[in-house]
This record gives sequence, structure tokens and C-alpha cells, in this order.
Amino acid sequence: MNNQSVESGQGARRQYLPAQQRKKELLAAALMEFSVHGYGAATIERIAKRAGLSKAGVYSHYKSKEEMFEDLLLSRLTSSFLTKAWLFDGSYPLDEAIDAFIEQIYTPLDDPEVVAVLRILMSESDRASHLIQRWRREVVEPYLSEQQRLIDACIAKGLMPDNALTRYFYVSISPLMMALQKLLVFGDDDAKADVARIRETHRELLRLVLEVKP
Amino acid sequence: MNNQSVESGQGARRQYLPAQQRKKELLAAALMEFSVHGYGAATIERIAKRAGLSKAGVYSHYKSKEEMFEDLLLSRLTSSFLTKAWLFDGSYPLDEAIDAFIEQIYTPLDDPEVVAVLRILMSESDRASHLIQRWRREVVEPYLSEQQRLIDACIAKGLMPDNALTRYFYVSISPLMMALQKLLVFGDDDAKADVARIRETHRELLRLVLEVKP
Amino acid sequence: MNNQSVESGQGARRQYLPAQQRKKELLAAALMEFSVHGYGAATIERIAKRAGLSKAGVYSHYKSKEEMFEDLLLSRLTSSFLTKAWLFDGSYPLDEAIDAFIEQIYTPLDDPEVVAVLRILMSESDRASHLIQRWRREVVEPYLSEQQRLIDACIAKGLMPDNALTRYFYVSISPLMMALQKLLVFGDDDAKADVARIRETHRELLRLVLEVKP
Amino acid sequence: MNNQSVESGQGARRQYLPAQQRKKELLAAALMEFSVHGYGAATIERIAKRAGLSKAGVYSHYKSKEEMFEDLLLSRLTSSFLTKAWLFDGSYPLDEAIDAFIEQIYTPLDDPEVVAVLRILMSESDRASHLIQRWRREVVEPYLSEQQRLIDACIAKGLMPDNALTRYFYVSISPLMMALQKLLVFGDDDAKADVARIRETHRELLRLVLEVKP
DNA sequence: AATGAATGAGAGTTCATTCAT
DNA sequence: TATGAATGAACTCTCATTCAT
Repeated sequence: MNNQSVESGQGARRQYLPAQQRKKELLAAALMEFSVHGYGAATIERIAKRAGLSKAGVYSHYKSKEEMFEDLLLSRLTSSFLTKAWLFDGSYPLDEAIDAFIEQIYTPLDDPEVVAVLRILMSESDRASHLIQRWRREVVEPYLSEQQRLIDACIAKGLMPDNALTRYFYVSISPLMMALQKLLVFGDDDAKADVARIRETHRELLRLVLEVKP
Repeated sequence: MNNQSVESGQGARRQYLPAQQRKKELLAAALMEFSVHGYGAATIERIAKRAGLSKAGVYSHYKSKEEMFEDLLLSRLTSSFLTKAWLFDGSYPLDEAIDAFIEQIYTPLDDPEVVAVLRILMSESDRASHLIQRWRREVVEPYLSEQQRLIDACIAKGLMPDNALTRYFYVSISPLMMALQKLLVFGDDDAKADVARIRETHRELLRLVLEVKP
Repeated sequence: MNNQSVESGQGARRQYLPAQQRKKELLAAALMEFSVHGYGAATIERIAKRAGLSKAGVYSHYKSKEEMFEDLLLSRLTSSFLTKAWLFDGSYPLDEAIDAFIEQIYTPLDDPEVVAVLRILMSESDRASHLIQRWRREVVEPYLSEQQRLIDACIAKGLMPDNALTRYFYVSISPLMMALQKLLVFGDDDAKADVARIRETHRELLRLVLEVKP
Repeated sequence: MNNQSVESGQGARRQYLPAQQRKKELLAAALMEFSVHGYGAATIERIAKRAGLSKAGVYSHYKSKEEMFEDLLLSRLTSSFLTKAWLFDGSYPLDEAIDAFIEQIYTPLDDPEVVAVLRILMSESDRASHLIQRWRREVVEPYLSEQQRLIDACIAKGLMPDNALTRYFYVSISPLMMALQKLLVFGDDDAKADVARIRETHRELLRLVLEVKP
């Protein structure tokens, strides 16, 4: 679909691209392929076709399927899909902050690439375990610590209550995870509506639990 | 399971089993294989070996890999892994009821087969979509309706507050989903501890949100 | 089609038959199977099904596919499909004799079993060469000699002319062979009409060539 | 043909050929294989070996056995093996014309490929029925019509008699068909002599029947 | 950087055949 | 005599990968 150029059809003649560009396109193709079929059943040929070159052409850029898989995850796991921590400093109403938070964490679900990466993480966790561990250590854990630190600060400042959720704030995004699963398990059709409802419930739940009661 | 024991070695001669039992063992083997490798990369030979017969022997029972996959899901998706709805009638303290609920919903996570099925649901959702839709319609939705009805009754009786969570109680199990993802993405090693912590936070969160405030 | 008994369907229970009877049915089934698919692609299972028993049941009667094939040809090649020689003694008009001859040699073409055997002879001539040689020696050659002797007698008696055809009378049936090929190569639909026309031409040709001119 | 020569041994390294030539060699190999074993029992590996490449290499050129079979017949059935009609214009003696005709129609029997195609036509008529029908319509029928038209012209000019054979001249080649069957059913050894004798009888028979009597 | 032709190593599947019942 | 379960061997076809160009 996103074969970018004009000559993507059958007779598409040898199109020379700078390696970097081609690699980018290969990874995009590989991402969808691995997500849909899984590593084992993914084929180089389909990836090649999606990226607009021949099967053998792939090997000008990657020595092997495995290497491509690794490079893919490496490139996609440099950021948690929860990109940056949520900050609330009390300078505006909590409700608005929560709205922003919800907006921020649900938006990635609309990106098929994000969902694709997450599916790969679940289905290929064995094969990718070393990359996943590294990602966890270098990206996820720091993110969570940072987030928890910010929340702790809020508690200290009396901006948030000291309760189960604020003490392990990570759990506060669990409805998002649930929405993700809906998307993964049930196709987009019916699931989208459920996701929307989960999201609203999520929002209100946060209000309920993060509000400081007098 | 019993293939590791006596007759597993090379010389293990033709072992005749009634079709029904052999099929049961084949499905158990197939479940793990499909979960670990995905449908496409799963091999009949490995499934056969695990079930204690030859590759060709599998075809005495299933006409194809696809048929085995279907029968597997058919047999495994007759129940939601959330087997029965949670009932609270006020005859005992809410805390205890919550404890029971938590116990009930987290226990399945200890069963590798349950986790395996769930992994398959996420990675093979395309291939299995017709089975999944049916499962959703016949098993999941009825379960959720029933559960919501019970909760609505609690609200009516004043046993639970009328809030975002009780109005869409489904979301109340979201930390469980999060725990499942931890298990799927990060192997058992580090993840188990996180699951335990999620579980405790889950318990307290429920207390916080389901408690009726004066 | 000719599964003779009532219980030929799916649940057909073990039906014990005298070996001789069963063998006859097996050979009939095998004949069609070998003819349609060729020896190599014929399957015991299809033969078994056609004969109304299970695959393994076949082995109660024949030690192997090969043995069944041999027995089949042995049973079918005891007669030339040109069963008996044509006799003309001048006691009635030649035309009538020719009519009888044509009738006699074309009738077998209506029998699917005969056509099936002939197809096997052509497609499996390598595999069956020893049987075919024997058939040629013991059946075909004697038949041809006998026929030629009868014709020679006619010539001697002045009942037939002494020409190329009567000196190698075997060739006189060549239009029949041509008709057979039509049947084998082109299905029954269009070919049948051609066969009829070949037959009439054949009849008239014989009149033309066998008639003694003054 | 050239695979027996230099590079046939074990160590024969990857030999790169333009697709067109390789396909030609593959079809030649396939022709013999299908003829000897029949479609069902033919194996890709044997075809590959004969054509001098690996089993998988075949699939660089044909997507499936079926496709190769179709291409084979397509390429071999573009001409009737009776290539061109026989013309007699009276400018030279009929006997010579008949000699030329006999020569022309019997020569193809010496070509193993022709015999191979004909065997396939008879044994695989079911599988190839669509191709055969097309061949009949586009090649055989036109040939026969043309031939009949030429003969009709001879009759009109008084160069040939108006009799059963000339009115349906197609039958005039029936001894050739008989010879073909000899070749197909009985191997080359004994059959060759019979073919020669059939041929001579055929020649004389034509003289007998096509000669205009005063 | 890119390709078409080629291959070895499997994969799913079929099948003649065996064996316990 | 008959069968259901089982298997080894062989088959078609796929795929990651190589190599000459």
C-alpha cells in the first residue's frame, strides 16, 4: 500500500535507492509481515515485494532474516510506546491533566505500527527475549521509575492521594492494556467501540481514584 | 504428558491408542507448539513427537494442520478463561468477596495451557477470526452480561457505589490483563514478581473503588 | 456404482464375503482405478472404497498393489478382446458376413471394462511387459494365426480376392483401433459419433476390398 | 540431452541458464517422464535430474507440476503430429504420391517424442481434456477438413474414385494408428517389424482403394 | 544496489503396508 | 475376513540463502 514510488507494479525496473532509505522501507515492510505472520512464517519474498525490490535484493541490506528482525525491534524498541512520562504540577485542574494523559496514552493505539510491534512482543517473546530484556532495562523501567517519581512528588505535594494506585502507578494504565488486547484479539470492527468505552471508563476511573478527597 | 516416561526412547514401538485419547494428547501437544511458534512456524513433526507418534500418524486423526488448529481452538474456547461470574450478596464483608474474586481470576494465570491459548488468540487472531467471533458471541459476551447484571444488582441494593467502574465492570479486570501481558512479553523469571505486585494493587484498587462511602 | 449390497454408505459395517467374490469385486474396482489414474497414481484406498471394504481389508486378499495389478491383467488378458476369429464359408452373402464381423468387433467398445483394459495396456506397457508378452504369445498371436488361416482358406476357395489386405488380414481391423483411440483420447461426448461413422466406413471398406471382382 | 556429457556428475555446480532454454529442457524431460509414468506417478525430482537441475530449481520456472504439464501439452499440441495435408494433383503417378504419403505419416513414429505425446494423450485424457478439446478444435479438425477438401477435389477431377474411403478419408490413416498401438503396447523389440509390415500393407491397400478403375 | 536462476533443507501431505484386535 | 491405528518412505512445494551478472 505504501510502496511510495510510481513504478511499483510488475515491470518495476531496478530502482536504486540509498541504503538508508531502502532499509527504512524494508523495516516498515518487515514490521507488518512479522506482526501478521509471526517470525517463523514471515517470508523474505513478501517483505521484499512490499518494499518494492526482489527477494535477493533484501540481502544487499541484511545478511539474514534474523538480522532484519533484530534491526526491526532495535529500531522500534528505542522508545517505549508510552513515550514520555505524565506530569501534573497543579497549575491547572486535575481533570484536564487526566484528559491530556488519556489522550496521550490512547493515541498510539491508532497507529498500526505501534499495534504491530506490540503484537510481535507478545508472540515472539521467546525469540526476542534478549532484545526485550534490554528494552525493559533501558527504556521501560526508566520510564516507569520516572513516572512513579513524578507521581510521588504529586503525593508529597498533596496533589494526589496516597493510595494503592498512586503507590504503583504503573497499574493505572491497565485499561489501556485491556484495550490493546481487544484490538489484537478481535479485529477492528467491533473492537473499536469497546476501546472507546474502555477509554472513557478509564478516564473516569482515574478521576475517581486520583482526586484528593477533603 | 506420559510420553516422557516409559516408552519414549528410540525403540518405542507402535503404540495403539483409542482415537479419542490420542486426539486429546495431540491437542495438548498442538497447543504448546502453536503457542510457542505460531501457526505458520509450528511443525506437525514436533507436535507428533510430543504426542508420542509419527508425523504420518497425526494424519490418521486430523486431515490437516488447519483442521487440528480449528479443533484445538474449538475445544479450548468453549469456556472463557474467566469461568464464572463473581457474585457478591452482602452476606459477608466486601473485602472477603474481593479476595475471592482476585483469587479466582488470577489462578488461571498459573496454568500454562491457559496462557498458551491466550497467546494464540493474540498472535493468530487473523487466522482464527471466525472462531474468535463465535467465542466472543457465545461465551465472552454472555459472561460479561451476566457479570454486569450481578454488579447492577449490587448497586441497586446499595452494596456497591454507582461509579464509572461499576457501570462498566468489565474494566475492573484490566490489571489482570496487564499481568497477562507481562507474562507473555517478559518470560516468567522477572515477570512473576511484577504479576504478584499487580495483583495486590488490583486487590486494593477494587477495595478503594467498590467500597460504599458514607 | 456397482457396489452391490445395501450397506455401502459410510457406516457400512464389516461385511464378510467369500474370498472369491470379494476378489472379483476388488478386481473390478482396480480395473477402473488403474485405467483412470494409471498404476502409479492409483490408490489402494480408492480401490477399497469402490469394492466396499477398508484399505487394510484389501490386504486380506492381495499381498500388494503389484500383485493385484498382475492378477487383474491375468484375469483380463486370458482372452483377446477379439474373442473369436471370423469365419466365412460362402454359404451366405459376403455382405452379411461382413455385417456380422463388424458387429462382433465393435460391440466390445461399448463395454467400459474392455476400454479400460486397453487403456491400461497402452499406459502401463512397461510395467506389464511380461504379462503383455505372454498374452501376445498365448492369446493374440494364436488368434491372429487362426484368423489368417481362415482367410487364406477363403482365398484358396475363391471366396475372397488375394490382395494386400487378405494377405495380412490383421490390418483389416485397423479402423476399429482408430475408433478405440478416438474413445480413449476424446471423451465419450463427441467421439461416439465419430466412432459410428468410422464403423460404417469400415464396413463399406471391407466390402470394397473383400469382394471378388470378376 | 547435453546433461550426460561434461557436467553430469555429483560435483556438477550450479549451471545458470536463461529461463527460456531451461524451460525447453524441462519440457523435454517432462515429456518423457509423463509418458513413461503418467502424470500422477511422475516425479518432479526425476524431471529435474533429467533437465540437469535441482528439484527446487524446477519451481523457479513452473509454479507446479500441473502448470508444467499444461505448458508441455500446450507446446506439443500446437501441431497435429500429422503436420500437413496430403496433396495429389495428378501431375505424377498416384503410386508415387501414395509412397510420399506413407513416408510422411510414418516418419513421426520414429520420433520418441511424438510417440510419448500420443501415449500421454491416451493415458491422461481426463486430466488434459480441456487442452485436448482445444487441440481438436483448433488443430485436428482443421487438418482433417483441409485433407478431405483436397481429396474431394481429386474425386471431382476424376483422379480418385468416389468410394467409402475417399468420402471419409480420415479412416485411410487407420493402419498408422494401429501401428502406433503396436508400438505403445508392445515395446520396440518385436513391434518394429510388425509396424514395417503394417506400413507395407497400408501402402498397398491405398493403391488398391485409391486407384481409379477404368 | 539489484536481480534472476539455482539450491539444500525442510514443511505438509499421501500412500502402501503392517499390526493388534 | 475385516478394521482402525500406526509408520517409513516418498512426494509436492516453500523458503532462506547464494551466486553470476
